[in-house]
Amino acid sequence: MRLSKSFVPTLKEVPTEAVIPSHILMIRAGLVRQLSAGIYSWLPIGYKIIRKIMDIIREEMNAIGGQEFHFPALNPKEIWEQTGRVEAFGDILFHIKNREYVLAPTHEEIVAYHAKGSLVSYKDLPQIWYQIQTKFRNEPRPRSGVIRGRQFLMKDAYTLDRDFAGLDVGYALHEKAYKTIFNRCGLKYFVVGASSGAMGGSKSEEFMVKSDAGEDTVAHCEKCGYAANAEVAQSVAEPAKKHTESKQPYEISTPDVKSIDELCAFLKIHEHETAKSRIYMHDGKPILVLMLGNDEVNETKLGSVLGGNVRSAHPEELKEITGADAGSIGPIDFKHRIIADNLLKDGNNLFSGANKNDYHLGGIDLKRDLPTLEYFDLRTAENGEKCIRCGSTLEVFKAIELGHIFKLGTKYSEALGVNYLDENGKEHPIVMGSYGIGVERIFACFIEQNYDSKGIVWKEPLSPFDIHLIGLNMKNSEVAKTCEKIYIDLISDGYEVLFDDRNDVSAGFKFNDADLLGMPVQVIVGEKNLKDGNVEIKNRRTGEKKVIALNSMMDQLQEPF
RNA sequence: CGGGGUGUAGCGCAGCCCGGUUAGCGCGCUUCGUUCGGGACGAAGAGGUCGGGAGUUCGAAUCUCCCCACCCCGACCA
Repeated sequence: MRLSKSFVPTLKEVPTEAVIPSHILMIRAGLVRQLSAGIYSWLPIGYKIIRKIMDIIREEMNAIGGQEFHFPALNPKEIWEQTGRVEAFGDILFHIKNREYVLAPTHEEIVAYHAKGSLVSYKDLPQIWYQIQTKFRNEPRPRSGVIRGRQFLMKDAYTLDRDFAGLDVGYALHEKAYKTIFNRCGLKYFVVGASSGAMGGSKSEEFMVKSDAGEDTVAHCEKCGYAANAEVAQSVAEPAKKHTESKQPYEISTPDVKSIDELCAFLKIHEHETAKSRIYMHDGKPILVLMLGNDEVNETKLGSVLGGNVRSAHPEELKEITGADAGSIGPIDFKHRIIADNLLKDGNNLFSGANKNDYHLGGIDLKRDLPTLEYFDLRTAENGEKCIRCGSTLEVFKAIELGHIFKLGTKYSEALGVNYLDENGKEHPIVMGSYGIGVERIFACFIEQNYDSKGIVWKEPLSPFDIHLIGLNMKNSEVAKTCEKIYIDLISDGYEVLFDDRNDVSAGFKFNDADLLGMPVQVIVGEKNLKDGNVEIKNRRTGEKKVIALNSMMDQLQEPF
C-alpha cells in the first residue's frame, strides 16, 4: 500500500477526547475516527487490523466445528418480548421508532428461533453456530474509546446440545479455542471465574486483560493463577489480635474523632485493635456489620450472605437507630442484628464506637460481650494480601473483559419452545451455551500492552503490514527507483508492505509516522547508504538499526533481528 | 441518571471574568523558491453560522436564560 495514495491521517497532537493510550494512539495513527459518542468509523489500516483479528477468531471457531452465520441486526420486537428481554435489557436495547423492531444487542433469541422446528431430533445435535457482527447497545455512558461503544463488533457463538453433558463438551471446546485465539493475538490475559448471575446458568468464565481502563476489578495471583472478580475474591489477611487478658469495656472521650485513622492517631493504637461499624438496611430492618480496622465491606458478599434487599443506611437513619452519628457507632448495646467479618473472630481488647457522639469504647471482647455474633467473609480483598490458594502475593487491579463463556441451559429454548425428540420419542428442551468475544477490545488491549513513547508496536499476526518501506527523498531518482524495485520484490515474496512514497514529506516526518504506525520492521532507503549499495533496516520494538547490503536484503529479512 | 468540565478555522488552544476596530496564535492546508537521514526555511495566500436558540444592550465570542453535543468521575454494565 502506497502512503501517497492512501487515507492515513496521522496526527502529531494528542486529541483532547482521548484519555487512554490505546484510544490516543488509534486516533493519532489514523486507524479510527469517532462519529458520535461510542460510535466509530474504522479507517483503512484500522479495518485491516480488525479483519486480521476476525480471521483468527474465524479460524479457531471453524476448528472446533463452528458454523458461521450472518444474522440480522434488525429484529422483530415480538421475539424479544417472548423471552422477557425487552424489559430485562430496558434502556440498553435500541428501539426503532417507525416500526416494531429492535437493534439486536446479542442473538440468543434469533439462534433459538432458527433452531426451533429445524433441530428436531437428537440426531441433529450438537451444533455450534457463530457470527462476527455488529451489535447495538444503548450504553448510558460510552467510554475508553472503542472499549465501550454503542455499536461494536462481537463474535458470539452458541452451542446447541441435547443435554448438560453435551454442553460441558461444547463449553470446554470454547474455553480451549478462546485461549488459542488470545494467545495467537499476542495478548497477556487471564481467566476469571464469574458468578452465574441472573441468567440461571451454571458456569461462566471471563477472559480478562489487566488495564487501568478496565471496568472490572479483579484479584489475581501471578504464581498459581487464582483469579476472581473483586466482588467475590477472597484473600488471606491478618486477623484481629487475641490478647491473653481481656480488659473490661471502658468509655473514652474522643471529641471530633470520626474515622478509624483518627481514632488510631488519637489513642496511639494500631488499626487492627479497632472494629469499624457500618449500618445497613436489610429488608427494612437495620443490621450492623462489624469490620476489622479500615476493611471495606464488600456489598456483593454482604448481599449474598443476607439475601433479599440490602442497602446502606442513610445518615438520618443512623441517629435514630443507634443514637449516634457515623463515626461513633459501635456494636455494644446495639439493639438489632450484628454480623462481623471473619477476621474479627473472637477478637478482644478492641476499640469501637460507643453509640454516643464523641465517645468510643475500649476493652471490647467479642466472645464475651457479643456471644451470639455471627461471622462471615464480608471484606474486600486488597492489593498485596496473600493468595487464598497458594499464599503468595495477591494483586488487585482493574481489568478489561475480552470475552466470556457461559453455560446458558434451557432458558431460551424453554421460553421459545425449542425442543427435540430423544431416542425414545420423548421431548426435551435444547440445552444452550453462549460465548462472546469483543473484537475491538482485542484491538485496544493489544495496543494497551504494546506501545511506547513513539507509538504503537505491532507484532505478528495482528500487524497490518510486515514491513514499512521508507523512501527518504523520493525526488532523488536513485532512491525512488530503488524503492520501487524493493516494493515490488517484497510484495512478490509475500510480504505485506506499507510504502512511504510521499515526495513532499521530510525524512523526520516519515520516521515519526513509521514509529507511530508501528510496523515491526522498517526498511529505510536514503541517498547516503544507497551510494554504497546499502539500505538500513530497523526493529521497531527495540529500536535496533542495521545497515545492510541491498543485494542481501531479501535474505536478511528472513530473520531481520 | 447524579457530580464536574469543555464547545472559537481541519487539529491543538488564547480571547470571555471586566461587552466596543477587521476575532488571534501554533500546527496543518494552497502556490512559488530553497532544502532533503529524526516532525526543514523564506515569501505570498486560503480557511470562522465563535455549538444552537432566545433575551439584555447603541453594540455580544464576552452578560442572562433555555437547549444540544462531547469528555471525565460515579451509578449502571443479561
